[in-house]
Amino acid sequence: MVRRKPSMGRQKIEIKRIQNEEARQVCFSKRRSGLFKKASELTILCGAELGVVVFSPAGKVFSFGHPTVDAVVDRFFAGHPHPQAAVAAASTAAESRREAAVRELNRQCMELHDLVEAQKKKRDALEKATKKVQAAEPLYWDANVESLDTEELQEFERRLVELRNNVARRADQLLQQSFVPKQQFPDDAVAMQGALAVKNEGDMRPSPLAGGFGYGHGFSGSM
Amino acid sequence: MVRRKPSMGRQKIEIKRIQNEEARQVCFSKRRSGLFKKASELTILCGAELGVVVFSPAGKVFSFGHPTVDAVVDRFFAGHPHPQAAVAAASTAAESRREAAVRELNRQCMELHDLVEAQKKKRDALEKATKKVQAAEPLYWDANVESLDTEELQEFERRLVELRNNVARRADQLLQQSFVPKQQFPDDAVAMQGALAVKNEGDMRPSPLAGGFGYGHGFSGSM
DNA sequence: AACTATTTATAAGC
DNA sequence: TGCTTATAAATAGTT
Repeated sequence: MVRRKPSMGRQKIEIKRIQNEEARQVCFSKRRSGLFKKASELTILCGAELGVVVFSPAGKVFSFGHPTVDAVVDRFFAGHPHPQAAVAAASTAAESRREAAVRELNRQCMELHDLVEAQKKKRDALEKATKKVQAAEPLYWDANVESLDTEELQEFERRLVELRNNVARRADQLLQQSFVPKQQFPDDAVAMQGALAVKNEGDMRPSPLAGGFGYGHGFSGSM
Repeated sequence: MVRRKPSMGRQKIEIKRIQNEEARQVCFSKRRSGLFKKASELTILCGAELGVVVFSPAGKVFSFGHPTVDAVVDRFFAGHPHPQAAVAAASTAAESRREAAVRELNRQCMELHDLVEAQKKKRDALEKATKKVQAAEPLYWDANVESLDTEELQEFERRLVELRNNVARRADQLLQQSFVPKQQFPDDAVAMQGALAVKNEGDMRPSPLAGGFGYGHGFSGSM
């Protein structure tokens, strides 16, 4: 009897917003859990300090931090020198941070844009190359010679000569066996040798981190 | 013959501080990258907002946020009274406008990121196709001349001559033009870790971190 | 950094 | 949410 697979297993998914709300919520729950586990392992394995704050699509907060979210965040902002932060009120500091964030976001956008352009260029080149090669293969005889540049033509010619030699050898072979009715062929082959003489000459900011934590860890709160 | 395994593959490890410093650094690098990717996917898949700040064992800061680390942190502290710098929630019209602007910027970044991914995908496909065709090409030139009979060889030769003529013509063409159109394409830019990954590498700062004792790892939150 | 063999994380389905 | 299974992804160890 054929037992059906009890599960189709994990399927590949595209990274884009999950439309089904329930599925989205389930995914969020699983992945948040996985993310926190990874974060935890990173702190333990490498002695890194980190803080993670997540807002679920429903607006609930979850956080994980080592040693503490507060500590990490403080340290983070301490490294973002704000002109007036030292003496200014907290609201001004927050505003300043936001402005810095916007600038950073802008910079990233531009960087991404450049990346897109660069890739587009490379992709086009690749596309062109692919087309050329693909066109050459199937139309072996109608070879797209017109599209070849000097260098490519040279290579093409080199191979052509090689091929011609093979043909000539084969022709000799057949001639010597002399069981071929079409006797005129060999002459053509010989004549070709001259014809093939193609004229073509040339050929975060670094900071010292006190290492070693002696800590115990536990998860608190509901999961 | 049994070819030896070129790798013993991934091994199971215990989650505890890695003693070897270099190995620890390598692990940190890989896992930070993985963590940010997971974080990015969580925001995209589930529309969650999140912020991650990590200090490497060497003291460098890395962060990832959607829409922004600042925004997430501000939102976090808005719900958690912060001792040092209680973020004054100046919910003014101006601020709301600014938030909208950040959202828009962020949206654009995500869009660009998708574009980059899509192009990368297409490029990979092209590269693969090119490789395949190029691998097949040799057969073209190693044409099985030996197996041709007289008649086939004759036809083959006729075409060969034709092709030679084309090559010669093209060669003349190129010679007359006598210029070399060489074009170079930009190298690939560094692959992105996350759409909004912010990397900070600046000055350093003394960190009189008190000896580590009982740090608390904690997950918090409620659904 | 690249590569492979494995371990992990997770999409589906209940 | 928790469990199960098959499969996609992450990554430890090496070169």
